[in-house]
Amino acid sequence: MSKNIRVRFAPSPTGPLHIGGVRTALFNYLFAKKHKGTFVLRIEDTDQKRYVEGAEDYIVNALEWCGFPFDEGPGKNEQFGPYRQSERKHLYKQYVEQLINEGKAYYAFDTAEQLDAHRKQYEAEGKTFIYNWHNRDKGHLVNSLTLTPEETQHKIVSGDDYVVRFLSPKDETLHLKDIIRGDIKIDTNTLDDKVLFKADGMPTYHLANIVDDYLMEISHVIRGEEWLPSLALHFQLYAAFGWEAPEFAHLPLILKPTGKGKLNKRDGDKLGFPVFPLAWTDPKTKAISRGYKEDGYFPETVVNFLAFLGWNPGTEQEIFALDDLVNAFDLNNVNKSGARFDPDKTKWFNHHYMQEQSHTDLAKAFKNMQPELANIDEGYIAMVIDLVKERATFVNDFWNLANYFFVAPRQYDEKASKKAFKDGTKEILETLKELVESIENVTAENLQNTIKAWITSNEIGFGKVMMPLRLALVGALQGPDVFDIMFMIGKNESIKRIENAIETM
RNA sequence: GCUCCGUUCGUAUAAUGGUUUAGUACGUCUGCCUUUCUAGCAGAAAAUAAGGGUUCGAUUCCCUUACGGAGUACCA
Repeated sequence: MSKNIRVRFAPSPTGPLHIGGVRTALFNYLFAKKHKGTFVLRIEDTDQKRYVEGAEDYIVNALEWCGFPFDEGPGKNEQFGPYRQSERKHLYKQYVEQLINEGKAYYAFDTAEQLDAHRKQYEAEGKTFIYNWHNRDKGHLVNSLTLTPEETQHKIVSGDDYVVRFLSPKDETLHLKDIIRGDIKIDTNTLDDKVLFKADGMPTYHLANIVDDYLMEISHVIRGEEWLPSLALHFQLYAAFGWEAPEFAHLPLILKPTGKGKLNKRDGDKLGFPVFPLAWTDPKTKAISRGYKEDGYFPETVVNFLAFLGWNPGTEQEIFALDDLVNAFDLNNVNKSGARFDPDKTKWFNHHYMQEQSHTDLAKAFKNMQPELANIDEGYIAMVIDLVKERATFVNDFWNLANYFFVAPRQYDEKASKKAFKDGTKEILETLKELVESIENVTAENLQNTIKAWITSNEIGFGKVMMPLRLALVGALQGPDVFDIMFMIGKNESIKRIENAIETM
């Protein structure tokens, strides 16, 4: 076990990276760092039809924003490069040929339409079409196993489209190993002869994946559960090449918050939360998908909630910074069953990390997003944030929470005014105004002492005074301590707002 | 259909063949903050899918069923 730990995250650049993909990347990163290993990024762009412009940059940027960039990959420490499979095209051919020469793979000339027809026909008869020994030499399939070598040669030379299929054995039981799931037994009779090499000259995922993992000396393959059914093929491929297979760990899927199935892009739109780390504009349709970053989530939040989707530390600690996760992470603590995504819990994490942000950073971010704040001193904004932060989950909550620190209320909340503005309130506000005017050195403490003393000595109910005062100042029954508010907006502004309330009532 | 994987409060999960009246967090509900609150604090309700085994004893091990998920492409 002195082998170097090398893991890879190998997404396809077919669009923005889904949070499920981000979670896979995270677990790979965590595992690598925990074992002082290397986290490799490889771009699996063997399907030219699905290639999307900008997707690779998106992936890189997303990892960067989350705080776990790759150690090795396109344009970075390229010791095992290139890292885009499209740039490794020339490498794969020799390996398929090796397999063919050794009788472990064969040419197949069936067209997609023909195969489709076979599958349909089998289905109609209630049978399952499997492209393996059950069918491959029964005559209705065209491949180098049924053709003579001369016929095969002729077809290839004359330019017929062909694929290369893996020859899966009959009547064997495969013993697969997965770190998370343990031992899995597979009957090879249920396995298809998978396509290894496509007619367009590109390898399929399966071949490219195994060859690249081998060439890049990957020690552990940590990927989503959707790959579990392919594991049998991958094991056989390693064996066919005579290579030692890496260890595998298949991560549980991330499920929709409600209803059935895997979390997808539409769920986010429907239920009002992002499914992507960063916002994304589709280059073709121009449709915009929202991102965690743009929605006001902190990267710490995303990392923390993603880590808990399918993993737990075995203790009751829930708040983990990236470094803490590196220490605590263990593949043995990863769950087997799919994890339902919970947007509420995610918000709770964000609320937590909000409290840890510095007031100056928050003030900057708040000022940037709120045009009304353009001319307001950042120091003042920071003080306001200090007062309201504990009830904020996102930076864009601040305006709702604190707008009255910057602009006087234009109207009073209807329900609140019914509750607060009653007979005699006018007189109370008049007195309050005089009281405030009389205070020389306006501090929250002086205001409180003066006003409370007056309330007690006149035996008025606190509510009768404090509620209308709050309403006059804020426009609603919300916000932090009334005296803090008065101190912040100042004596003159406080008086103005009280006057305003008296007039409007 | 077939193959594989899974199943603890609504959700994420902890725990263990007996110490469990199954722990924690989010959410929900209630109360308290001497009477703002979306925050905080305190408390409450809430789960081992079902049926069979194995065992002195199972939520924990095995089997069956049910349910859920994934795969079943010349996509990854």
